[in-house]
Amino acid sequence: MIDDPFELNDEPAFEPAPVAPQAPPPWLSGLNPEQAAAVKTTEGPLLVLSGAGTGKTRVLTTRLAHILYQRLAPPWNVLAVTFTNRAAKEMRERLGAMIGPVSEQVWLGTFHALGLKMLRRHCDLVGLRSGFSILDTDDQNRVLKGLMELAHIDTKKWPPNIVMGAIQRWKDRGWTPDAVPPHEVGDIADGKALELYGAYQKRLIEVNACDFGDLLLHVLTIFQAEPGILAEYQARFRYILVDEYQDANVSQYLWLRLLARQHKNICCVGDDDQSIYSWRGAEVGNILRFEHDFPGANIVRLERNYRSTPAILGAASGLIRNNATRLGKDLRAAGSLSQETGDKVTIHGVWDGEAEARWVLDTAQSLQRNGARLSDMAILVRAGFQTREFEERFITTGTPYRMIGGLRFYERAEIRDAIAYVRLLSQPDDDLAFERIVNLPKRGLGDASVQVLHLASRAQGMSLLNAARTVLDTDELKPRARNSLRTFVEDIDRWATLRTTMPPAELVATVLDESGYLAMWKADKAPEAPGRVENLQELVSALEDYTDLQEFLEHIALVMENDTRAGVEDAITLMTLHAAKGLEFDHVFLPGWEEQVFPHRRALEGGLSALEEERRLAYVGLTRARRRAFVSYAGSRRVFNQWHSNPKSRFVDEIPAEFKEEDGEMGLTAGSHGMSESYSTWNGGWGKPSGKGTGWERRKAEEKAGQNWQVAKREPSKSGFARGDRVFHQKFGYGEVIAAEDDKLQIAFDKAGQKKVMAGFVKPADEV
DNA sequence: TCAGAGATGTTTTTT
DNA sequence: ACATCTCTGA
Repeated sequence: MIDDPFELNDEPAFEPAPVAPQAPPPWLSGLNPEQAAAVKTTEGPLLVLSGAGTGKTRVLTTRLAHILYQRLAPPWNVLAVTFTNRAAKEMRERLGAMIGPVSEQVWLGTFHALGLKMLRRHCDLVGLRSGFSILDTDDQNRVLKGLMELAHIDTKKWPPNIVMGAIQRWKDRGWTPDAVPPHEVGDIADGKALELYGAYQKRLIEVNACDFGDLLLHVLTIFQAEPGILAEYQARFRYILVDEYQDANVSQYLWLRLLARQHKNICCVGDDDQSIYSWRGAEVGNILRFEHDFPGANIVRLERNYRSTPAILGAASGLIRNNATRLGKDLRAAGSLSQETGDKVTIHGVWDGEAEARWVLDTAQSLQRNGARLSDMAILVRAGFQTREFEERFITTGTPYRMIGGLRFYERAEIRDAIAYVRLLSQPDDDLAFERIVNLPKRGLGDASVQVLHLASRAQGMSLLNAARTVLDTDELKPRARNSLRTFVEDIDRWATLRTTMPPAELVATVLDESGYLAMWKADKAPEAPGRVENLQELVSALEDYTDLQEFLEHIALVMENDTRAGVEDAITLMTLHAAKGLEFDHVFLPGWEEQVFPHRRALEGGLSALEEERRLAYVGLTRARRRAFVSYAGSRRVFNQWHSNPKSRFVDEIPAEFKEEDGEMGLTAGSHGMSESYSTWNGGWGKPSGKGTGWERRKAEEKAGQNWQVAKREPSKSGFARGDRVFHQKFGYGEVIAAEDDKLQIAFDKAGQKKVMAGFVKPADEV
């Protein structure tokens, strides 16, 4: 980083503040009194409780500008921390627009990016060498799995990702392996999780890598061990700003507290009602405890909402009022939309997920006919799997859309392979990269050969690549494998030399070509192979923007940008509720408001606090809407090829009646005769797996067997079928009716599993 | 060593 | 339904 003030011996001269002008500074105009207070209270700790749509970002950027304009500190003595890259980028842009290029000098970024910036500077203190890799989830699990196998821990019984989750949570709490309290260890991995954590950390150092949690944890370790370094940062950061404080985990909190200790000018902005990341270690407690943690703190509440209509706000407020643990805060409509109540939240029931997608798109089109643009609309789903039906609908109707989230470009196998090549070039110790590509494309270096290298590597305490060099001088490998390995090592060395002279894009293109990796995919006849070749080409063109390979590697590790066709002019947005935080749209669709989907099944198992977090998520969803919100729920839904019938979400009922209108369809209207009730009791809520179910379906079925099988008693419906009837379907074969509503039947087919079909498609089995 | 078949687990949310 | 992992025989 060339612009890093830390690297400069002489920081630019800094002019002290001029005599304060008489008139209020122009950048404060247009702020309401609370916002102005939040901007002007620069000294001492300050907590800004800012509800949805109350101008939080504006306050943050104005506050930054205020500090800089008033010459309270030079930009390089100001730290601004965000949670997401998007927020960091937005703040950077808005700040740049206000104060110009000097904004570049502010320490502004995500916790992880800033942690990395610090860690890069002092990495030797924790045993890392410069250019260390940052592992993604997949790498992490691989490392851990290897260690578990070494320790003879059953990876079937204890899946590495579960164990990794435990380790991650420890890291989130700021615990290094020697700091984990014994009573926190539990029985994960047969009680060996802590040992694994230690081994994992050791292994990461060996391969010169760290994971996301380490970006902060290592810095904390350094601060602890080196008071001089800590003091340097403490002196540096005269003003600290923190966005989305409710999302900070303990290690982030500790990091902030240490940095703020000297000047104590820390301003945290957050909203306890929008805390939706506790599963990732975020501690709402941080925000609730602020006054205690930072004595003498001021608190400012922003409750004037400039975003939404009173109806939307009424719906959202009514909903969130059902949460017991909150600071309590009521949004008032204050913006241009506050004059009229606005349209009520539409609640709409549909038959299944497909019908839901159809209804949403139809509604979107009619809004469009009334002058709305697609780019003013968003569909916000609870979980990734819900996007599928919408995407299909987008494609069949030719509706332009952009999706945020889902599969990330840099997580695709071919991209990770290509990156592994690059990583190995810039970092010969990266055993993970070595292992990944040593036999890719096939070089006749299979498990047996790699095993030999591992032994040599362990025996001599060196990386796999270096161990390979020594093995080449022995006869441990058969000539065939040895020659192949020699070629590979020589290739790596040659490319590593090119690295210093060749631009990154050209280098990667060369490596992919000469290694035969690209050719491997070109020769592959699998239907997805051409797409992979395309992705690799895209990778090379993405590299054109970089002159420094290391910078590129960091970029893709930290900035997992994930916005398909961001440039599309007028497109509807599809994303998860989590991804939507901080955004706003005129019209918001909120599909899948069914029990088990939203609130999510896992949350329902997780007790009250998990349920409240789901409710906050619903609150976030509703408050994204400026003008209209459309909530929908489906009578049945297919998840993993398995039909489920769930009652509509409790959150629907929690929206006050005066702010919603339910337009039912097919007898699904709430409170009307029967349908939703009968749904809730079908199979106790979850479909019965038929035949050979897989995974949790099977387990779920076993759990449920014999209990909870209250099935609605039904008279034969008007179709003439009733529960228990044997039927025959042209395509699915024989089956048994599980439930019937008018002419819609839920049938467990002997072979084809559980499906819902219209009565017209089946005959009584005895008539066939 | 490897290709293909079969079994298995996955899906909440993200830096 | 999907992708990935594991096993098997050539």
